[in-house]
Amino acid sequence: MTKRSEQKQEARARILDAGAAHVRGDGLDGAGIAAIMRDAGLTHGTFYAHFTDKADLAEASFRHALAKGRSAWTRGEDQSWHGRLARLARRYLTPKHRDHREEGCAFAALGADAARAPAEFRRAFGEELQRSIDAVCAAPEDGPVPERRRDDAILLLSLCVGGMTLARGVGDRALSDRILGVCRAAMARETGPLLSSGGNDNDQ
Amino acid sequence: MTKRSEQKQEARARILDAGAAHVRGDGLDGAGIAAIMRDAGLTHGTFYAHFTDKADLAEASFRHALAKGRSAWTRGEDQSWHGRLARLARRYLTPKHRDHREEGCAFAALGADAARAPAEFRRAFGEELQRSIDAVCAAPEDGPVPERRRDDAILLLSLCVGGMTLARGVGDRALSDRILGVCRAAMARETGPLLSSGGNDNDQ
DNA sequence: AAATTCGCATGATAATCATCATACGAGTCG
DNA sequence: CGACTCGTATGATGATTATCATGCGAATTT
Repeated sequence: MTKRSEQKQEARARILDAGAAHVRGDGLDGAGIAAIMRDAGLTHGTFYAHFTDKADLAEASFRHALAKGRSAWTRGEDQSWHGRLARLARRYLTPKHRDHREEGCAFAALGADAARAPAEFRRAFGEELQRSIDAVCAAPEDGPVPERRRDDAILLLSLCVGGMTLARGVGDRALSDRILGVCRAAMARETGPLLSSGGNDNDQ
Repeated sequence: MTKRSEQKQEARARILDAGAAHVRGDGLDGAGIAAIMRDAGLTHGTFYAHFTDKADLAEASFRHALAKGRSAWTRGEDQSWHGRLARLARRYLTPKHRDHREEGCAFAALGADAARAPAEFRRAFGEELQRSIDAVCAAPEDGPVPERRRDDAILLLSLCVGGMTLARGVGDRALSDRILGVCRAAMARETGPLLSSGGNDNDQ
């Protein structure tokens, strides 16, 4: 089981890479099997020797994309919990990330698709989201993670995904940049209010 | 031009209603023209007497959906600016809204699709987002809207769309409810920190 | 009231696409 | 070295779908 299974595993890896890029770039159903296999350097019919189904590939590609991106994103030491969250937001909400969704966060690229996907895919979506929450919470000093930190991680991810989604959908570049900036700034405020104008109502 | 044009406008309105529901429920490309026309009570071929293109319908349906939802969502008086934002978040981030995307916010339903859509649709997306930002800012006492409030509105929309997107994608009901709750709570904190655990790093 | 306009229905066309049956040829094993 | 295993290629099939050409019948106009 050396040479041939090696070759097959390598082919599967190429299919997964191509699938992860196409799924994020064109959506869960947007990419045809033929196009993915062409990018993987194989012909379309061979697909069914590696995956049972298109849905099977979609889920595997989704998980593949997230596993790679998550480790790169959450790596690194931080002084404080808040500093970690602010840094993650700063590295996530960038124009470069916005402009390359085929190699970016799969949650932002496929969020709307997941809502319409079959239950099996949504299970994968939930599991991967849990893993991302955990990865955000994995602070330098380990130990039991308090629930309040989990809540903070959920908030960070929600804001990142929402800001990125809106920034990508908007045609106007100026508005898109502004959305990213506003979300970055909100996570950066050390202990200040969530809203830049605070509770003050007469602040014209 | 009375009876016939009336009939045609009524038919167009039915197509738009069906289109808005299908587009939000099944995605920009997920809905077939035949299904939409069937829901509108017409046959598939007639479609091209009302719209030039499928993309034409998609954009019109998107705008139609937002125009209706926005007025209902932003209506109402508020004591304070922050109170208004908190109330909007509370009314947006509900399980009911999550479970009925075909009649909910089109930004959350189509965010990921917009990123992949042609430039024309993204222009519409940006214009509608601007209108929603304005609608959020239209406080009881009118006057020039300070830019800081616009930033707050952008933040509110980003958090709402992101939280709803994640809550919808997740299969696990408990996690989904928690996401909604965390985002609601973040917007509700009057002048407190964005993070529930604040800047305090040793808060186990 | 005849003529004409026009909204709608019917049916066809052409393209795309997932899926699978069959066949080849290199790697593996007795 | 011969038999066979299996990863890949080729080609076909059936379903779905956007789009449009043609025709009917009711509403409108002169």
